Amino acid sequence: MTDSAKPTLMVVDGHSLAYRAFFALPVENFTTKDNQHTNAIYGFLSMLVNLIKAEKPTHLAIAFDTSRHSFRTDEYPEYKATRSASPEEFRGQVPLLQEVLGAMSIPVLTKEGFEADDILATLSKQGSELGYDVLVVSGDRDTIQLVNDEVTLLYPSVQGVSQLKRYDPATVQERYGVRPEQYPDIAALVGETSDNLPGVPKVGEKTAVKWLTQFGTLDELLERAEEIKGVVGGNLREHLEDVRRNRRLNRLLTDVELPLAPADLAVAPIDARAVRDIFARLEFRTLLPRVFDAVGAGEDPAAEEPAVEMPSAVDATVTDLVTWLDSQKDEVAVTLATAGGLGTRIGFASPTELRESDWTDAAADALRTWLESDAPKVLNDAKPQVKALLRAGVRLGGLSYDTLLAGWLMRPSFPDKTLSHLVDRYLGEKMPVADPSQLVPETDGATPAQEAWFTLRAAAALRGDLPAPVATVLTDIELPSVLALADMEIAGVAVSHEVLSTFSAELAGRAEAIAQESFATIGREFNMGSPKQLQEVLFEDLQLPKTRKTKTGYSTDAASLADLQEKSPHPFLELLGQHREATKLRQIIESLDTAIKDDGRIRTTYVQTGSQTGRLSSTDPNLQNIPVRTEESRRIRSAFHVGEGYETLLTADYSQIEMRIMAHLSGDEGLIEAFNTGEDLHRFVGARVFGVEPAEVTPAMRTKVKAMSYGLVYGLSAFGLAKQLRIEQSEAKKLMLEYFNRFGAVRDYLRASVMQAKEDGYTETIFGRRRPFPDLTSPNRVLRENAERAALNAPIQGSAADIMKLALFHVHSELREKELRSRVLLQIHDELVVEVAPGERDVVEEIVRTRMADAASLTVPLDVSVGWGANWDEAAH
DNA sequence: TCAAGAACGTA
DNA sequence: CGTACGTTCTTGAA
Repeated sequence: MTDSAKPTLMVVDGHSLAYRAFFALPVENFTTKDNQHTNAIYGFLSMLVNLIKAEKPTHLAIAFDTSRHSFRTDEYPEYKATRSASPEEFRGQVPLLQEVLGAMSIPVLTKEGFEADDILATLSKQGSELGYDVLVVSGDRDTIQLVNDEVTLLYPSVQGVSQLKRYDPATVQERYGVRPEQYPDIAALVGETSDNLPGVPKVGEKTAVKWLTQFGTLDELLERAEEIKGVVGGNLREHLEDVRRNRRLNRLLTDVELPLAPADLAVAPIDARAVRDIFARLEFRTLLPRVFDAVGAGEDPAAEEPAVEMPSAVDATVTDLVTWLDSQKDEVAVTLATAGGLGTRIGFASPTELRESDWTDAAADALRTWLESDAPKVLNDAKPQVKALLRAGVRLGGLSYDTLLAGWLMRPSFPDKTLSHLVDRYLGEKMPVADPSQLVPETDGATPAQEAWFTLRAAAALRGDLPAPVATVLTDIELPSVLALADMEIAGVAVSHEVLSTFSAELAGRAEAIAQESFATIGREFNMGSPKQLQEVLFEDLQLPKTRKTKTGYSTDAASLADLQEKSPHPFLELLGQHREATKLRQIIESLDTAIKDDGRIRTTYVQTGSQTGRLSSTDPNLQNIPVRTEESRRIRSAFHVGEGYETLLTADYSQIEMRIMAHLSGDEGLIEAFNTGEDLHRFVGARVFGVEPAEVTPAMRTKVKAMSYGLVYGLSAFGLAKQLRIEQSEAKKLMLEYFNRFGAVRDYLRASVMQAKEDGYTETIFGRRRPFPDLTSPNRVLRENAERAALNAPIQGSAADIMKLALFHVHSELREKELRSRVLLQIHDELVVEVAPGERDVVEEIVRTRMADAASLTVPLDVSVGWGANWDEAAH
């Protein structure tokens, strides 16, 4: 064991150990949802954590190879040439591993032209000279030569990376029969297959050791090679040069110039936030506490008491509350605890004081003036609280910050949207949480005032972190949207149970009939809704050709069925399609029907943080995916009707908003002209692409350019375009070429925008909303290309979302300012549905048209089309 | 009871 | 091998 008085320097060959971990752990158990393999990272870190815990190094560094090229390949190009390229799945993990090590404040050393082992050799020499105990951790046998009284080698045993064997001089002597510094002599004689260094034929370890013992040194042996008798003697004499070369190549360099000396490698505190971030990305859970434990940071460094002492909460009378609130000069944080959508208790916090009260009618009355005033208020997840206040007749004013929204804008991909996560991340503290495993919790969660206090402080931290453009998006787009969305959710939309139930019964009968006919066709009964049983029928009973593979078998999705029908038509395929359609519609109808409340209206919840691009999402039920494509499915939309006391529904949507944004962002003259001439977009584009007059654009031509235009926004490939249009790939390629010939600036823009994102690490919308893309520089091709397409789309979809949110709250505010009764009910990404009160038709149409068209000023106009009707279907246009 | 996967609805 | 969502159903493990 090491002398505790001496510092311990541990140097690790990252590459060789990660590579061993890669083969030791089954990759299928270590793959993230984005298909990033993590087995090597996990295995390496697991080993490292054990090592740190067991050896307690005071100084630590991990060395990596830079490439296969080194001074050794310069001298001998065949060096390691027989090694097959390391698998893509492995290489992609190395940069991530280095990122983790960075977060753990562990120095990563690389040196162009040298191998990791040379770095280890250099550091161990420097370290032992400076009086360190040195631990070398490597899976490369060449490092045996480094072992001496001060330097111990930890080498993975055959059992795997978790078992490391300790080599000191005695162990080496025992195992190899020579002193450590003589090991390379043996290796030179025997050769090293894995390095593609051939040795002397017929000479193994035994012979080599015998010779060395006999002659003392390798030089002496080579000098007196003629003394060796027999075939091996001849072999030795024939391979003298090989042996000398091997010995040159397996000598590790101890004088590599490194940016860091042993003293610079002192173990430093880890960046807990960064470690948590990257572990979340890698989907490591169990490793986190082990890492924190090993580096002596406690179970979790965030589990500290608050850095600032929390003021104690004062239960105040409403009168005192009002006095207190009116006396506040700065922003106050507010938390309204709710149950079943109604407020139960309300808490307030300034940096130094907490106040709390039950939320009663009297409290609402007393606090109304302050709550509705412009006095700045910070909330976390304001929308449900705004709704609860509205239900008590209070309209919140002065919403100055929402930590939930700020946290989402910072990292739109992060799934944990709780306040306690923000507190953890931005304050490095743990919030008190009620123990959810106990019916009567032993530990209380935070009270409303305490929550408000954490919210206030998290807001301060977030303000420091939010880049200015992102802060603008929060203030100018997201916060004003909260109140509009709250009103929309409360309003709901009237839906006819009669229309739905009639339709549902009809579909149920039809689905049953189709099922019976299918069973007759196949000759047995089965569950048509089970992809598994369907596969049996299609590929075993019917012996149809196999389709696209999925994780669990072969695909039976609509596209595959269409392919099948084309290749080998079968009446069952047609029936199956119809059955799917009928059951799907029925299912949608049923879920809508059960969502209708007693007052005949359905209320959705808009999730403002529900997307990574800035769009809203809608849940419970989702009213943003109500069928529209087929004639029949539109019967569902006809069930969404104008409510009692209102005159009509108005729908207003942006035409081709994403293509307009594309025109704006790319500055493409052709596309801009298309929108300014007022000609039908796809006809205009078709005319340019096919070189004909707009009037001569056939429907087929229009379909093609339309698919191309929309595909562009998603990063479509020739392959995808061909598949969608069911044309040859060559034709799709030609179409794309022609398209870009005419609209070259579009291609230039898309390329430049991805390049920029690669540089910045994030994309940005016209209004400053950002979305990070760490995978744009991933060596993993699948990951990188997925990120590229998403990055291409994000500014376009995101800018459209920004514009719609602006339009939405502008419309909402103007309707309120003009004291109109008409109200916005739904937002479906590029469409608004408004319920119009009697006599307000014209003024509402004007407001909607103007506010939507003027939401942004681009180089092309924003075209809005409006329709009217007693129900959603009729109001379409 | 829960999670994963397949399928499918929308913009 | 086209972006962004949410919901439903089946299936198999817990």
